[in-house]
Amino acid sequence: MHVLKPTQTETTHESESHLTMQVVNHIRAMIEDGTLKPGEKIPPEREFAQQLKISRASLRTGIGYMAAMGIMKVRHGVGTFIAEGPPEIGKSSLGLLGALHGFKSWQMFESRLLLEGKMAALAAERGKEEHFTQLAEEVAEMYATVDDPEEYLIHDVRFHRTIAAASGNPILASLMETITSALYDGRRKTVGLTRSLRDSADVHREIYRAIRSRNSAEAQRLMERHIQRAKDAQDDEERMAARRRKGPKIPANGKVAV
Amino acid sequence: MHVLKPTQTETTHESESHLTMQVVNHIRAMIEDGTLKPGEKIPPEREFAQQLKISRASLRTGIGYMAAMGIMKVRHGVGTFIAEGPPEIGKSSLGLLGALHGFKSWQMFESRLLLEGKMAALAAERGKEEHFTQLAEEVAEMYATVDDPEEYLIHDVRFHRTIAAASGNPILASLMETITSALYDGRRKTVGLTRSLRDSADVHREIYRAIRSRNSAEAQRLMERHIQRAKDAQDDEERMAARRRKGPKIPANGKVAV
DNA sequence: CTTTTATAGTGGTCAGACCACATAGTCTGC
DNA sequence: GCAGACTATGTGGTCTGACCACTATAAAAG
Repeated sequence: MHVLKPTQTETTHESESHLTMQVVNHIRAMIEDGTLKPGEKIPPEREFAQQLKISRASLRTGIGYMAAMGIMKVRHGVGTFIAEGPPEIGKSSLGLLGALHGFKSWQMFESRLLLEGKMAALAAERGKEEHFTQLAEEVAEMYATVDDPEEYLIHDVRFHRTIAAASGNPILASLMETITSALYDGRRKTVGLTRSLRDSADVHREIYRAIRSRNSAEAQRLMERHIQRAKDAQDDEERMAARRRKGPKIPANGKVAV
Repeated sequence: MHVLKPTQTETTHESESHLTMQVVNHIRAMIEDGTLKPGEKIPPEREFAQQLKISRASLRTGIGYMAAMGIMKVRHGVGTFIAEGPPEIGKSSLGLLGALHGFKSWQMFESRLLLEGKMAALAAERGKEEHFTQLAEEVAEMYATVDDPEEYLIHDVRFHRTIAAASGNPILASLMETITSALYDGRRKTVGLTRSLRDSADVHREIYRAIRSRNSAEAQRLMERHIQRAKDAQDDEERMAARRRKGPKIPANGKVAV
């Protein structure tokens, strides 16, 4: 007997109780009709709960749901706000999923390579003056901070974000943001090697020039090479770190039997 | 004390109160050390809360957080489980973000084009016998159900998922899953046009053959063309729908002044 | 004018009760 | 005996109302 009946494509709609969704939809509606805009504060929980005619606890469930997805930001003692800035699909989402499905470092780089490469190409095709200006500025800042890894990193990140913005596809930008934020979790700032910062700045400058001259193929090529090198650098670092811990080492995330 | 110190790159770590994170980390640890595996059930809330020595409410906050990210699935009256199956970054995450940043349909297709194209190529390079078998099976099922759009869709989705699995990069697979699930929200099954199902099956068969023969370039080309056509089909449908609603129509998601 | 100290506003946590849903076992009527 | 209705139990969902903790600002002290 063919039980199942796999009719619905497991739309995974289930869960997420009624009230939670009510809150989500309500806020979503407020955003869509302009009542609420990014960066703005929503009413205090006690008050908002009364408006929606639900308990504060249920309201908080809904808020927590949206906060988990990065749609809202909650600040203890201050208030709850609609998120702004580069959309990030879900902070540690990937990190957690990684624990579940055994994501590997090389897979993250492969994904970044694909996404950022394409975005660099798109930026070359669609970028506007303002984006070019911003990129040039960040490159300048990078050269100016080659001796301060901490500061350098900030501009590095901003450079990549600007390209993402210039690509004209916020979805790709979100996906990238999700992946890169997950990378930080693993090993914060691998930038330590001050030696290479100068080279790094050079590479970014080249990428900028390719985009600026609307040479999309070249922009993509350079970006891919850049990320590939970043991967190699990290691999080296890990290999060295592993060596320091003498003897046969268990792979950081391996599945060596139980 | 010199306050500020913009040291950290706005790691956006803030929020997510202490206890919530405690729950998340605890469960994460249980997953990583194998105490908990995908598909398994976690202890009842009342009991689990006692173990962690926190209130049930706080535990629920943590669970809600992970449920929002798709890490866990809560089933009323049954229990809470670790998610299994194709990892999805965050169900409606994209949909919500879309409302915030004005995602457009063409951007989703552009993203899919990139991701699925690449995965098709990777599948051709890395796919294993089992994947090929699965793909062949789904293609056969598609031909067998050209008269049943509902059923056809199921195999269509499975075909694409299998390619994602064969690509050997679960991260890319997750990203794709996230986007496609968001697409459904907009307009469920655009497959209505039974006419084209036969053609569609042909295309999938071609893609399968390219992958099977490990011709990655061809696989990517065909996949990209396939998705491009899907986009065109949807555009047509929308254009027609718009025409039915006579006269000048406001863009579905436009930002026509307030 | 600066520093310290209240105070009010807001989110975070708690406790315990009760509601709603899903499942499995039991009872009933045939 | 057996299908169907019923009941018991386990589990998540929601509510209430109190109290704790963090922030920012205003008032008071120096």
